[in-house]
Amino acid sequence: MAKATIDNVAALAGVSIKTVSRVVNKEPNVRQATRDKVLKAIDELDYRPNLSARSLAGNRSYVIGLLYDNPSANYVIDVQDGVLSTCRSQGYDVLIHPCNHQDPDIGREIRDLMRQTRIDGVILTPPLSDVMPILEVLKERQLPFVRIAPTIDKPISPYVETNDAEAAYDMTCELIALGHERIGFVAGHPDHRAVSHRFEGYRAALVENDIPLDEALVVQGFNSFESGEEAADVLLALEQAPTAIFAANDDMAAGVMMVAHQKGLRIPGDLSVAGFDDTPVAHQIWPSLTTVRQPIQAMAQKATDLLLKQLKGKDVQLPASMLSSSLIRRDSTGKPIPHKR
Amino acid sequence: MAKATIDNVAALAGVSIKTVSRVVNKEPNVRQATRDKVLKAIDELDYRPNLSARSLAGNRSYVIGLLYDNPSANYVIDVQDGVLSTCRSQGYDVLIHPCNHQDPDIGREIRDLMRQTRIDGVILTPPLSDVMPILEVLKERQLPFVRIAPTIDKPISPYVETNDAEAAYDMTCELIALGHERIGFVAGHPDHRAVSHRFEGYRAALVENDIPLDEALVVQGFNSFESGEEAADVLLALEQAPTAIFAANDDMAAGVMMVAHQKGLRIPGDLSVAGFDDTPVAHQIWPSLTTVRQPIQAMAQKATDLLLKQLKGKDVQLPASMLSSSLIRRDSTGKPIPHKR
DNA sequence: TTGAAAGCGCTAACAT
DNA sequence: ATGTTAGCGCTTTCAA
Repeated sequence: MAKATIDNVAALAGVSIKTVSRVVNKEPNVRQATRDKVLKAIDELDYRPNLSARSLAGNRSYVIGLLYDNPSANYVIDVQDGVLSTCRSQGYDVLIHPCNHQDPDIGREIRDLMRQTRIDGVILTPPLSDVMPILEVLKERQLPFVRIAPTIDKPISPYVETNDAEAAYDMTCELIALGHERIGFVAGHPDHRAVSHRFEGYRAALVENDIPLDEALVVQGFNSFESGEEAADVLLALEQAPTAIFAANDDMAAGVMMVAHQKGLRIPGDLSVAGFDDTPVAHQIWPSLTTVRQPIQAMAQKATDLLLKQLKGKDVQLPASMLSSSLIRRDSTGKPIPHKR
Repeated sequence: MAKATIDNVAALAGVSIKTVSRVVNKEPNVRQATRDKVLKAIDELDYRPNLSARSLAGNRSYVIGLLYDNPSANYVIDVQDGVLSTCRSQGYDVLIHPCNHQDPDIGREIRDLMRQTRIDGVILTPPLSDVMPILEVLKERQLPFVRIAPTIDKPISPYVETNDAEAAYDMTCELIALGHERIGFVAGHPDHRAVSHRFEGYRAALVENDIPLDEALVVQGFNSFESGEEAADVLLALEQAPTAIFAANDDMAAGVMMVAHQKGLRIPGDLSVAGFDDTPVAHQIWPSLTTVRQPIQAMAQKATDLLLKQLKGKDVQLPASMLSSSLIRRDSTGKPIPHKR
């Protein structure tokens, strides 16, 4: 009943512990008959390898680190779930490490983390995918890592990304097709480059449709609900206020809607609002928010997959992987209603 | 530059490895002078103990497990942050393990987890705090654990809780004081006993104020936004519809508000709405939601503290710890406006 | 294809 | 107050 060790298994199967080790680690060069004997013994004893012993002897931990600094709980949970699901199926554990990307000591913090825990690899989520001190430590220690939605130095590691700019382009075109010409844009936090790059899609759509880019219609946001409110205050106070506002994420879009409600504007009649991410808040606010759904969990799984492949020594030939976002039409967008006047 | 081991430190300090071990583990019986020498050597070599070796030799992992099955990303993240902050300061790591409390195999799953990872202890969050198969496995293996907001078998482990019923009582009294007499209640998921017990506070407040409990005004919800919508559909279709609805959590309250908006009701004029938890959605919806704030992160910290104390052999004399919730007044509640008719 | 033996870096008795 | 000596359970040369 007590925990069985590799020795017990070896004894029961009548082989050496090395052979058991080979079977457990799915190494080649074991006769099928032998393998079966060992498997049977393992099953009988309900044997599980001791991870500590394995780590100590093998000089790796079977643990990967997941680093993040993201205020969106929903985003983080989705990433965690994606990473965990892939790790579980391959016998790895995950060490989560929230941190502050603006901390000047972030490099040392990550270095300490690596030495303390001997993690085998790292997954970086935005905005950490673009934080130089972290990238430097990782390179210096030659620790395998994969980045989610990086925007800089892409060749230094495998990564996964989505077609953010393209989706933003589609959303903007959608608004234009509905009849909007003055479309406000609330840009994402400049440190979150992937988010801030959504602006490119917005711009491209305007150009494509021969609508001049009015700088007054573009306001800097910081990914928070409050920054969305502030941006809306500015945009809706404009002499020629926009008939639609596209925010680079859902939280900011929710902030925009809050201000619109307070000003007594009808959505989407007086103002159409669109977001990005499709977080739960998108369908919990009224009217429900037209937005772009990102395959967050799938990205995390893909990233983990790339990392584990690397750890197993397989050459990751395809360093990049692109997953597609999709537009979700809900109730916050519609044709503009001309002001009666 | 390569990683230093305990032997290197011992050699440099001119002591035995056992002494180094004593210093590192803050054990007594080391002369101050010796301790200083060792500390200096550790610093010089930038030594960090190898966790795998330590676990193997010491038969513990310095890792605790955090088990949860909660659809609210915000709740989970808050708990994680609380647990992590306490663990970090005491040299422990956290292994997160989301799972499904309705899985009939949950017991085996947890048992496997424990044998694989040799975690030293476990923190259980609702509704897992009340899942018998998990409690049984934990007891059987004598693994120390702490529960957050349990409702059954409280003496079997240390735990932390909040004054949920009391807060629900206060909220109900608040609504009554505003002039509401027909107050609908959307009850929490029966498996989440702590949530479902909020009903007791609602009932007590009615009794206290001589308002008869109308069963038609109490609808079973399941903690989700959608179940809040369904409950609102039922309540607002009543011949004598309520003038206020108190939902046992914010998501359900958001669902209630969505339905109210769709029916053209003014909030709070035609209908006051109150929630519970103060998740981010509470201030992202319009009008912002009156609710009860729970000290989730503080509870998680406290729970972790109790667990680590246990692991260190200190007798946890106070097996229970109560933290207080507080009422947050926002814009979704107000005096009922009599129907013009 | 299989096995024997030597550690991995630490903690835990048991000295001294 | 400090040191000696075994392991913890596994992976890894290197042989056979």
